[in-house]
Amino acid sequence: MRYSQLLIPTLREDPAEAEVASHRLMMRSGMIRKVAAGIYSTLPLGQRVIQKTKQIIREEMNRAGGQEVFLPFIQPAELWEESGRWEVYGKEMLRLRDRGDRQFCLGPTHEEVITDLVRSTVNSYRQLPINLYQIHIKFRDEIRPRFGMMRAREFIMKDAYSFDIDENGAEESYRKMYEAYSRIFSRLGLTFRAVEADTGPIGGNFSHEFMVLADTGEDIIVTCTGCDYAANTEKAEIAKPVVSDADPAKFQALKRVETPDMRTIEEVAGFLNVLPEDLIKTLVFTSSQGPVVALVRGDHDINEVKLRNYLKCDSLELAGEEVIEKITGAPRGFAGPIGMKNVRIIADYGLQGCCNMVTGGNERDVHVVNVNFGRDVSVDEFADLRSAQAGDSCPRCNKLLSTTRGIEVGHIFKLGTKYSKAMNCSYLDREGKAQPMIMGCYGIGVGRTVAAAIEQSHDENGIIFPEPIAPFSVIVVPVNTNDAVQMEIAVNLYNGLAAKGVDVLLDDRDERPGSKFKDADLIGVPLRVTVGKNAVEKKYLDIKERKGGEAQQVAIDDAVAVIERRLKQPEV
RNA sequence: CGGGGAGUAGCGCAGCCUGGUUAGCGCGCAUGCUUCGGGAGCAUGAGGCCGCGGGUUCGAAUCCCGCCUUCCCGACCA
Repeated sequence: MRYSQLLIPTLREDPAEAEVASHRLMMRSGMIRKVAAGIYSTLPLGQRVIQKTKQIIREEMNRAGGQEVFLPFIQPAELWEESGRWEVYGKEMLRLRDRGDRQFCLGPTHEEVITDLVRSTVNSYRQLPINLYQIHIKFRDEIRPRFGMMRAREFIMKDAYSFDIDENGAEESYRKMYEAYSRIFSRLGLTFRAVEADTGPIGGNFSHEFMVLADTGEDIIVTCTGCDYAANTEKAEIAKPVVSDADPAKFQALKRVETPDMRTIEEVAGFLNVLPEDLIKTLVFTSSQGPVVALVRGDHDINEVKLRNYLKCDSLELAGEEVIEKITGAPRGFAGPIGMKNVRIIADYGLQGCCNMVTGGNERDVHVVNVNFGRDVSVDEFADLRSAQAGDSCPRCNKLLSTTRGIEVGHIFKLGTKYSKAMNCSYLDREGKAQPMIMGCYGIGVGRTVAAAIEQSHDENGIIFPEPIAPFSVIVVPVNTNDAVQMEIAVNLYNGLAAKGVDVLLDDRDERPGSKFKDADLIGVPLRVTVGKNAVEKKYLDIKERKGGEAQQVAIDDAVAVIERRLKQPEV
C-alpha cells in the first residue's frame, strides 16, 4: 500500500490522556482514537494489527476443532434471568430497553446465549463434544476503564465454549484449548506464561490464565525458581512451613503500652521501635457465615481469595468501623486477638512459632507487647491465608518463589454444569437418559493482546511489532520522492515484494527523510528499506531492522530474496 | 463511590492568581520558493461556543455557584 493514501494520523507529541506505553504509542502511531472513556475507534493501521491477531487466533481455534459462530451483542434479559445472572451481574452490565419496553443488555459475555443455542440444537451424545467460538465485541461498564485498549469498556474478545458428555471429555476439551492458547501466543511472538488461577465464583476444578510478561502488567504472578509451578498471586500456594511451637521459656511478660493514634503496622512498628514482622495484623471480616477474624504477620498481606476459599463462604469483605468496634471494643487500628470471644479466629501459617509479638489491645490507643500463642492467645485454626511473596517456598518443590508482573490476555475455565443445569442444556445418553452437558469457556482479549505486545516490545522511538502482527512487514522509504530514479527503484522493489505476498508499505509521501524514518519507527514496521543516493549511484539498498542493529547493504537485484529470507528468519 | 489533576485551534500548551484593546505560542494544516540519509528554512494564510448553564460586573477565558467530560491513585473486576 502507498503511505500517501492511507489514514495514519501519527502524532509527534504524546497525547495528554495516555499514561502507559501501549496506550501512548497506539494513539501516537494512529492505530486508535478515543471516542469516550474506554471506547475507541480503530483506524486502518490498528485494524491491520487487530486483523492479523484475530486471524492467528482463528487458525488455531479451527485447528483445535473449534467452529466459528457469531452471537448477538444485544441480548434479551430472559436468558440472563434463566441463569440467575440478571440480578447478580450488577452495574458492569449495561442494560437497555427496546421500543416495546423489553429489557436487553449489551453482552458482557456469552454463556447464556451459547447455552441457549446449544440446548436447542444439540440433543444427543452423538453430537458431542462440540466447541463453538466467536470473535467480536463485548461491553462491560467497568468502574474505571484505563490504559487505553488494555482495559476498555468495549473490547474485542475471542470467546469459545466447549460442551462435553462427561468430565473426561471436558478435561480433554480444556487440554486442547490450553494447547491452542500456547500455540496462539507463541505464534503472536509474545513472551508469556500460563499460570494457575482462582476459579472465582464461577467455580469448577481448574482454570489457567495466560499472562504476557511485562513490567507494567497489572497482575502479579508467582513463579518457582526450581520447577515449573506458576500461579496468580490470588491462587499461589505457599509451602506449609515446618516449625515447632515457640519455646515458652523465652516468653516475656505481657505488657500493655500506650500507642496514641498509632493504627497502621508502620506507625506502630516505628513507634515501638520494632520490625513489622514482630507484629500480628488482626483483620476483621464480615462473611456470609458471620464475622471472622484473620491473623497474619505484620509484614505479610492477607489474601482474601484464600480466606474465602478456606471458609467456603459466598461473600467476604473487610468489616466496617461499626462491626470492628462491636467485635473488638475499639476503633479501627487497635484490634488484637487477646480475649476475643464468640468469633472464629484463623491464623496464617506464617505466625506459627512466633513469640513475643505485638498486637492491638482492643482499646483505643493501646497495644500489647510480648504476646504469645498458647499463653495469651488460643487459635484453633492455622491455614495458608496470605499472598505469596518473593522468597517464599514453592508448594511443589520447596524451592524459592519469585514474582513477576504480567498482563492477563487469556483465561480458560472448566465451567462444569453451572449453566447447563440452570438453563437445562442436556443431551440424551446411550440409555436415552437426559444428562447435563459439561461446559468449558475460553477467552482471549484481542485488543489487550495487541496492547500487551506493545507493552512488551517498544523503545523510545515507538513500537517494535513482532512480525506476525506488524501492520506491514516491510516499509520501503525513497529518500526523495522527486528523484525519478529513486522512485523507480522503490516502486520496483515494492511491486516485487508485493508479488511475493509480502505486506509492504511504500512511503511515497513528499516528506523529508527524517520524518519518514521517525514515522516508520513509530508504527513499528519490522524491516525498513531505504532507497537513496546509494541506490542511484552504487546500486545498493540499506535494510534495517526496527529492533536495532546496523543497516545491511544489499544489491538492488538481491533485495527481494534477502528480505524474504529475513522475514522467515528474523534472527539472521 | 472516595481522593487528586485537567478541559483555551487537529495535537501539546501559555494566559486565569491581580477582570479591561483584535485570546496567544509551538507543532500540524494550506499555498509558493529553496531544500532532501533521522521530525528543514523563509514568506503568506486558514483555523476558537476559551467544556456547558447560571450569576456578579459597565465589562468575564479570568471571580462565584451548579453541572458535564476526562485523566491519575484507591476500592472493584470470568
